[in-house]
Amino acid sequence: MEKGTPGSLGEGADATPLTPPSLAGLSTYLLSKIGKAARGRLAERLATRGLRLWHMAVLAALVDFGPHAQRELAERLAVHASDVAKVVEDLAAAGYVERTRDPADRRRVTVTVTDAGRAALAELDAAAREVQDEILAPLAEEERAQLAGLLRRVYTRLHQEGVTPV
Amino acid sequence: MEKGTPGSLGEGADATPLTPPSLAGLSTYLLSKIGKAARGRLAERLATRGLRLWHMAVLAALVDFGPHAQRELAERLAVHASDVAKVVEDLAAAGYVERTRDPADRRRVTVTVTDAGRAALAELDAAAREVQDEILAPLAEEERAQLAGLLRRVYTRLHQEGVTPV
DNA sequence: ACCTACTATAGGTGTGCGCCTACAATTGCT
DNA sequence: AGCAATTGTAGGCGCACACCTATAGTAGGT
Repeated sequence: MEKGTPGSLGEGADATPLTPPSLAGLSTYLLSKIGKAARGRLAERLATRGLRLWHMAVLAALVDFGPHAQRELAERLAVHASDVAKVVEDLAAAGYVERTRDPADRRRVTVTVTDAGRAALAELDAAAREVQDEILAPLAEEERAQLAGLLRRVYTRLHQEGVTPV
Repeated sequence: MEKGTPGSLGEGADATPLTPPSLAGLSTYLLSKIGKAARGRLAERLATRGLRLWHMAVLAALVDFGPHAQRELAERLAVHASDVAKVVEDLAAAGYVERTRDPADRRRVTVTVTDAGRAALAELDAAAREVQDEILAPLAEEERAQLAGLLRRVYTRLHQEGVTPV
């Protein structure tokens, strides 16, 4: 069958096929690819708990900033309000958040994280750090910090320009 | 209406809502977010030419490594063969590639990039670099190189482990 | 000649994501 | 009281992506 012919894959027969340098030379491409892998692996872990990325994001917002009206969650996370409602519904069903009508404005529903919710987020965070260790395995501690700093600055700018979290 | 109340968004009323630190502290999260932005912006530009990311990836593979059988493209890019067929069909319709039956094995179709295809890839590459400039705007030249190096190492490892391009 | 394996291709499926509309409850304004 | 705007919620739409099956043509071994 085909093997080391001139037009073939250009690497050892059983080696991993090379990524085209035209792509591999683009940081954009690498970011996209690595980001997708990171996202995918985290999503896998969340899925084992029946959760998706937005669930984690909402829990994080509640833990970090305290109770929100759903409208505020939507704004902070840059998601459609109707989608927030669905996520919150799931979290409430799991016992991770409580919804209470705001007595001052009965249109609003105040969402508050429960102890179970805090515990869940802690677990999700641990899972995320495991994934991070997998992904950043080739980097030394110092390099990871360097990377984190660079990414942080890039993200901050993007976020100011209006990029949706998660 | 509501404004600086203790439970509110936690930043100036008109400022960009803060990302929960629980998320922003995860490089995984930043990678995912930045990667998605990068991918999205590039996809936008490609869309104006009626192309998607895989079209660019296939062109890049052909330009960088020469003609491939479709099976080889599928292997190199880690896509299902049936999906490669569709992408190649599009590229052929656009005049960017030519398909010829391999006379030695008439099951195979050898895909070759045309001059128009090379020109198209050059344009796509330019677009990608524009996007990259947008995304990495906050970084100095030296920092971009630093980032590229780190990403390169992370990607290489991931790729060895079997991660799909694009 | 026959059977098995491989290639390309058509077509369909499922999933996740983001987006939008419609509607009911409630509020504030006048 | 009446009207316009806001909030939460249900439901649906469309897109991109990855995946999988079936089919027809071809190759190679026995």
